[in-house]
Amino acid sequence: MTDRDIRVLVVEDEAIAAEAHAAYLGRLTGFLHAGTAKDGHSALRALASPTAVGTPIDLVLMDMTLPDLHGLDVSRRMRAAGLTTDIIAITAVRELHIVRGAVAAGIVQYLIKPFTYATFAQKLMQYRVFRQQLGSQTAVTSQTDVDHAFASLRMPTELPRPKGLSEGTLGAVIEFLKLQSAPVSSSEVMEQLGISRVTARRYLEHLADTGSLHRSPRYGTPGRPENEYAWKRL
Amino acid sequence: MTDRDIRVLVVEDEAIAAEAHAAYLGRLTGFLHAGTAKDGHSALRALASPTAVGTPIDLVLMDMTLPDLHGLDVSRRMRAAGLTTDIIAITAVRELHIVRGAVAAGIVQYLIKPFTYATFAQKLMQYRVFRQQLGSQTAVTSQTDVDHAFASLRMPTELPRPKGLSEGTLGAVIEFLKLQSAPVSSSEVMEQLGISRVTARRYLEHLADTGSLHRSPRYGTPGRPENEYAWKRL
DNA sequence: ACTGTTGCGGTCATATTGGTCACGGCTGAA
DNA sequence: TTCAGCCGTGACCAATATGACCGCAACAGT
Repeated sequence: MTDRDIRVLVVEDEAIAAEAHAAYLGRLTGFLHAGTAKDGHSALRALASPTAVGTPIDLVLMDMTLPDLHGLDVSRRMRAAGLTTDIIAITAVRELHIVRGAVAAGIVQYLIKPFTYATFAQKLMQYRVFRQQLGSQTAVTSQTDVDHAFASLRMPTELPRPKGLSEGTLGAVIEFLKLQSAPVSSSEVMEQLGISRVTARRYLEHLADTGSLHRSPRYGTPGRPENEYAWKRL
Repeated sequence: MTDRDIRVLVVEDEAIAAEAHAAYLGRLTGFLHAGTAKDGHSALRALASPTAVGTPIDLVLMDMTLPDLHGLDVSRRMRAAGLTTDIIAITAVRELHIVRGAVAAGIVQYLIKPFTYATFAQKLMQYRVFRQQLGSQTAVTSQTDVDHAFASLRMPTELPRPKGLSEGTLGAVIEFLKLQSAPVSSSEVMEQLGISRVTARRYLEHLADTGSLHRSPRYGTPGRPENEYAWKRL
């Protein structure tokens, strides 16, 4: 458990995505792509008879939307069968009860599609640290040990942002936008957050460019049309 | 889910410990002791028929060593029955495979006996924050949201102090911050404590990273925004 | 209907200020 | 004495506000 590669089963019905995940795994040291399952039942079979995919599986990259079973169901059946294999959920579904269910099913990480290689790598590295911390000893000795192991799993990741944008301001803008029911202009963001119009616009444009925001011009008033922005909720 | 008290079922065979847990719960705002189960089967019964203990249970404080079933078995049977109720494990057992099994069973916190009220309160408060973050919206909108929610379960227990930080200075900074009613900038900490701005920042950043401090940029003046820090009171 | 005017927001360059980094010195312990 | 750890210094970097200028649409007057 200490030094051996972590054997990973990819559960994903779309071939392209499955290959992408496998390729990502190949770029990471310490991980071994042990196999791929295209639906829930074959995943369960593969896990039940380890020889089918070579060796015992340590980790499952589980897509939530599968042709036969929901990923959560697969996870629950694994638990019911006594399997304690760790699971990382990979999904485009953002519904709250899915997240809650995933936590209850004992998933260790939750990855939202689409994700970059950097995000993927970060999550898996965190899992590796978690595994090493728990694996370095036969018995945990203190509350602190457990806390540290959990902390390595649950450390928030800072996704890369272009130059000129600070984390604090970006967070403030996002927070503000989420609270708004109607689209807002850069001027409104300016006066509500107490920042300059130029700064507000830089962040709004960035969020719009990265797809988090919906942007449309607002006509009807004299002057150059003003862009209005709305948080894109799924 | 948002404002209602979190209803807690205590699963513990020793009467004294069960009463202690209930008493601890009473001291915490936002939590309601909904009932006590003395063994695994009665716990499962209580969860299956919510009226037995009054109302649907939100959280289970689960002792691992029970007379009839192991706490992990109870958790697994809950999952198998489709229950997504959150579980906090309370145990004196420190064996590694128990911890691993607990993670797989979807427990959200792991408390090692004996523990102080402070530790108990901290874990439950963290759980409450986690619940609020996921409950404040019907759908999570980004990877960051999930990360932050998970991070709430992370321990703000001080990780081993990074190099460059001394015990004495850290204590002084914390002392100073606790006295402040308004947020302070690193410059203010500098002149009040007589240390350099760089040093002040080192400590402030560390405290902010470990979650003890709230950090936000201060706008309105030209130049790069100045960060202001405030002690985060529980 | 066409055209000039007006008003407002987008855009850009620049000044300003605090954050960041690397290095060096000081202090205490082995 | 040496070494590690903590702190200060100064140069550089990054994020912001400001103000001048530009572009576009509405409006009014011809």
